[in-house]
Amino acid sequence: MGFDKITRKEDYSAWYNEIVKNADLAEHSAVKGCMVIKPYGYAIWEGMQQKLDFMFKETGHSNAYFPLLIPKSFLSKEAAHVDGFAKECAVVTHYRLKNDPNGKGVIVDPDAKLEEELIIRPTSETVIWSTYKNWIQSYRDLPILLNQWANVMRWEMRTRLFLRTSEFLWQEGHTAHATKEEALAETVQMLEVYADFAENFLGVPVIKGVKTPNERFAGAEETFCIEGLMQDGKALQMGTSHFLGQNFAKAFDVKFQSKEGKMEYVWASSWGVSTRLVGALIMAHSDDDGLVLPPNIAPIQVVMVPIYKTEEERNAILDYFKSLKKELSSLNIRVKIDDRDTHKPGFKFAEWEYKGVPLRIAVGPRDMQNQTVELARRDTKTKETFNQDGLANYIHGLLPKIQESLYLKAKTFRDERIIEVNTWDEFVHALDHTPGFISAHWDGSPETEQAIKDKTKATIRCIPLENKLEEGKCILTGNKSSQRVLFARAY
RNA sequence: CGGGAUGUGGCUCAGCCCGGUAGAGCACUCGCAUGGGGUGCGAGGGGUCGCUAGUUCGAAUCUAGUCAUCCCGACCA
Repeated sequence: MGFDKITRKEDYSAWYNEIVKNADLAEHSAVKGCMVIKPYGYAIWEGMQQKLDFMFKETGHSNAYFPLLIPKSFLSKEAAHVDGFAKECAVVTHYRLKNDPNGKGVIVDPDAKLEEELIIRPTSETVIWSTYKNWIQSYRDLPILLNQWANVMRWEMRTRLFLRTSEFLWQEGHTAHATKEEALAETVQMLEVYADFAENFLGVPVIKGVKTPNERFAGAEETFCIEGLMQDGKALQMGTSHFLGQNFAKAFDVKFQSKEGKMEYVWASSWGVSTRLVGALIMAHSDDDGLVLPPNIAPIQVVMVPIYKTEEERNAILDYFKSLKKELSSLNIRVKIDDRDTHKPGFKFAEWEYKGVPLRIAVGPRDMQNQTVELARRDTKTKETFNQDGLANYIHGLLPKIQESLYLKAKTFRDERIIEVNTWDEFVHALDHTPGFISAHWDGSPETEQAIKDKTKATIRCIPLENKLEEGKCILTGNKSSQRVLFARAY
């Protein structure tokens, strides 16, 4: 390696880009707006998938798969949905190429034009509800609780690795219910799953809330979200859960016969999180020395680096590492022995540190003599010498402490950046001087929300659930308000 | 689509103003030493200078066009 590090203070967004690139998480692809997720970055996503998939199954969901291509006509069936997505859809118009008669290369065969053009899914509500129509006749067919792991495409103007790419990976849950109450309960349940996942697995504190109509998902009655705060004070939407009402059931004519024999439209929810969470993870914990990964999500939790001169020393240390690895693996700890002979220890230290591995064990001849190891923590950058005896158990206990400590650090930062303001001047001042969530009164009108956005680039991230009611005056218009909402500049 | 900038080995860039046939650092390969925080020394491999046309004896360098990328604005998980 040997690259210059950019600090967060110097240039936050350059710092982020460097981490993504230098920690081998992802890179730009030949196609603008798309990314190649490299093995180490993909391992992080796999860790997220594994945990979430487990949580979805626990709450009664099954996985299924619906196609990438959607007939164009499907999109237009739900009016708000088209409005939201039409501008960013990639469209398939032909199904064949042929050799260019005028020279080299291939051209689109004009004779192979599709009768109905297909769009590449920006989300799957429409295909799924066109399918659910065939699956649902009776209340006995409900509920349907499905999830799919998929890629989607939204043609973005400006992209950033993980945070916003044209193609991204995600999961989308789509459920169908007999009653409004049940669909709403499902929507809230999945929001809770996401919040639990973000806080306890990724170590990122989130605020659960409801979106304003302006920020609502196209086609939803209500959009719930979890919002995280990054170290630069910008908010990041980390997951959404939508109560879709009967909108898609009506658009695709999905009815069921109730116990009472009446025909009723089906109630729906949908919910998703994406590879954007990898970006959130990076921005929430990492420091000027590179990536910092909470143990729960770290692909490698403990890395072992041998220090040696002779072949004998090397073999002896690696033998010890192998036995320690066995012990740690039996405690479900993910371990890597860095036995590369092509790199020096100092290089390896720097590399694994940059890649955010929570714990590093270094052992040299002196340690072997003393039956000790050098144990280094990535999060605090502290080192201690520890006896080989009892080491595995110590690490087993230490990893959760690191997880907790990272969460608390992020939470302390986040809590300090929730700032209550009562006037427009305070609002503007806070945005520029202590960026974060700004808790302020808003008169509830979309026009005011838009005006604030136009003036400051700050948007209403959410109306927190369990928000206390409080009389006040809108910071912009002075009109009456019944509660505070959270504003922030956002990714 | 408007405003600004840039295209030169894998990467970061110098050279361009003042045309003379391409250079540095990092990375890579080999050798020797080194090995408890990004190792040192030596030797080597690798480039149609974004593309096209023009000016010229001669173009990375000048001119025109074209393509692409990046940054700033309007849209967004």
